[in-house]
Amino acid sequence: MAQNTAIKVNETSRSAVGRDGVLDIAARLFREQGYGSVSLRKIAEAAGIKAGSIYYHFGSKDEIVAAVLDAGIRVVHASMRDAITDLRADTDGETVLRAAIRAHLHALLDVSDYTSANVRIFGQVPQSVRDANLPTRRAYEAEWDSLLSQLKKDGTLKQDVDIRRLRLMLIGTLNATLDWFDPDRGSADALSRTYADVFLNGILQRQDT
Amino acid sequence: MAQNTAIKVNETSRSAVGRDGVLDIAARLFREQGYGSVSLRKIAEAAGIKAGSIYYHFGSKDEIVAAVLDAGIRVVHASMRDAITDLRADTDGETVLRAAIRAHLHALLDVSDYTSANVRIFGQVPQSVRDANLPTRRAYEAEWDSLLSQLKKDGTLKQDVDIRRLRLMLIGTLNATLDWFDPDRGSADALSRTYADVFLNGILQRQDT
DNA sequence: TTATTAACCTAACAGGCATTAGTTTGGCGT
DNA sequence: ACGCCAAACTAATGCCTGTTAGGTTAATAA
Repeated sequence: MAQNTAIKVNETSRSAVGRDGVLDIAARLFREQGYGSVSLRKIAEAAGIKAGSIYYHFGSKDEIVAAVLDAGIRVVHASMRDAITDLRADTDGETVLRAAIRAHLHALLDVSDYTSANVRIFGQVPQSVRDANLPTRRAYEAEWDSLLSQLKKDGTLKQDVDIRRLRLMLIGTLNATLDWFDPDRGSADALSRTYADVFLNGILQRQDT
Repeated sequence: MAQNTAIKVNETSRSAVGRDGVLDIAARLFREQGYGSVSLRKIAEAAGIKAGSIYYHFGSKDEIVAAVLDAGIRVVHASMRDAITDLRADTDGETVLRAAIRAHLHALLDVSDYTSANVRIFGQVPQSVRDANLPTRRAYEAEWDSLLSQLKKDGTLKQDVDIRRLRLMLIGTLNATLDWFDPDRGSADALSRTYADVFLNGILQRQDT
């Protein structure tokens, strides 16, 4: 997200944070502290500018948080889609699903303040901001539903699973990780393997074989 | 939580909401709107009193939210413990785990504004309030760890599961339900069965048998 | 050199916030 | 009938919030 806009960006004054810089900092603060306790003055201070200056880049606080939310979904969507698109066409269903889970968790825990901020504050922002984020969300959800439907059709998944419910459960589980994950206690990658193991095979000791 | 305190409660003026009434209303508003957008004035208005009057019952806003958080855990803890205690001593492990999952989801979705408020706002409240809630939380977590450890010992669960990680995953998944659950689309009870099915057996089509 | 402009600053605004102190009400036990 | 006291009210405090209008800087383009 720190990438330049299409137009050339002028390295003006000594330290110009610019729109993207403000957005980066806002995303980080939202992830760390939640929505309610992050004021424009806090964002400005962290960016090294004054609160009023933010209005040069954004029309309102809602516009900032909406931009953060949207970028958050777009990042994790791209991460997940790339992960499953990069696989060979004949990859087995289980491997594809594992890759999707790993990609989501990777974006959430390792890569993006935007994605983690989205998960963290979505339930705290004004209704209008939530609504504005819905189309982007639905596109990501559709990507999952498409994947899960295919896995069901090709016999990877049980035939009695409810796609929507499974997707809600799956993403809900992955996102909930944000509340307790500590990178010092284990990698997101190892965690994603545990998640996949549980979802695919369950935790019950099996007496077959 | 609307129960009277040990001491006799005097039905004083025409409509005395009292401490418990204020707390009930606060819990409901916190569940519905989150922490940040619920002011003392909103709570007071919903209770039919003025904002300042709340200070007769509570010393601060933090004290209110702390009381809500604590009650939330105590309710779900009691629900879960009762559910597994009521079972016969020779009940098989799978059934016990299913009962625990059902009880947690029942408290969260069907019964208690306090429990749902806790899950919803815990990540939004001041650090000091979170800390005050930790002991109660740890007690509930210990109950789960105890149950899961026993199920692992008696061979119900796979021997390579990490208890702590499984508990975090399990409770995280159940709590995440709060973000999307719609009672019009299905009961919490049916949902708990789906959850248990997935966690116990996984979603993979099996080619054994 | 001059004009332009992106990026910032200053200073103030009205409104909402939690909190406080002092006052009033009205039912209960005596 | 009297006094007590739980449970409310009124009115004000200072602080923080998002937001606005108008002024400043400094680098670039002509």
